[in-house]
Amino acid sequence: MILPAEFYHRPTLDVARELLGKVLVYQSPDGFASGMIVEAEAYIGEGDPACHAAAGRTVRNAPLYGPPSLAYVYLNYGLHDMVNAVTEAEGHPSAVLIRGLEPLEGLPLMRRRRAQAPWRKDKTAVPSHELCRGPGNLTRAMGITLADNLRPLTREPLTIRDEGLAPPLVVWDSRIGISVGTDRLWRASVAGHRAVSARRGGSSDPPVGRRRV
DNA sequence: CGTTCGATGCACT
DNA sequence: GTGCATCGAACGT
Repeated sequence: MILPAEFYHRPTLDVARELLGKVLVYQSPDGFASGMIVEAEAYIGEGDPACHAAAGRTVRNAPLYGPPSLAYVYLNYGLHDMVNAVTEAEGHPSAVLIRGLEPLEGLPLMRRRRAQAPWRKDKTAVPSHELCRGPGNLTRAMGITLADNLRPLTREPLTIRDEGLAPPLVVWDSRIGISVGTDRLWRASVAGHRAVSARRGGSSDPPVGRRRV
């Protein structure tokens, strides 16, 4: 079942947590791909210094002020398209950034798209758990671009679905790649999952229990 | 293992 | 002109 708009019309932290284990699906012109969300960050309102809306409404961040369930896609560092799900009531600028997926369908297509990245010099095959690890990597693998900005996530071709997967064990940490608002633990991820970027807790993996919710 | 640093486009001041 | 919600190559240890 496709998540309805009401799913996004809630506190952003609740949406971020519950998006873990849901499935991002994109039927693009060149093929079908999907993956389970394993990492997501909340950006909440003009009072959140790391939110794009921190300095008020602009042309670029206008989607954040729109109705919940819209996709907000923007270009970062001139290279990477990032995809967010707009949350909360219209006029309350907030969203959840999708940062990691476990690939489910369309892996050959994902591999092809990743290999096409002009800056990728290493032509060896990308391991499946790295195809959609990191926000820039997952949009590249899924084929999501700026052209998908403002698409409703409640309709084809770009949707997020509840496929009945078990709710995962969630850990909360500081958001990544920002210099302000790092005190807020607004990054939710599936404990110990390989497709989660910058996993905490040293070198290896055992799902060391951090901060449960 | 670790860290540094260049690439690259555009909204915003 | 500045500064990014990044990535991965290159180099040091």
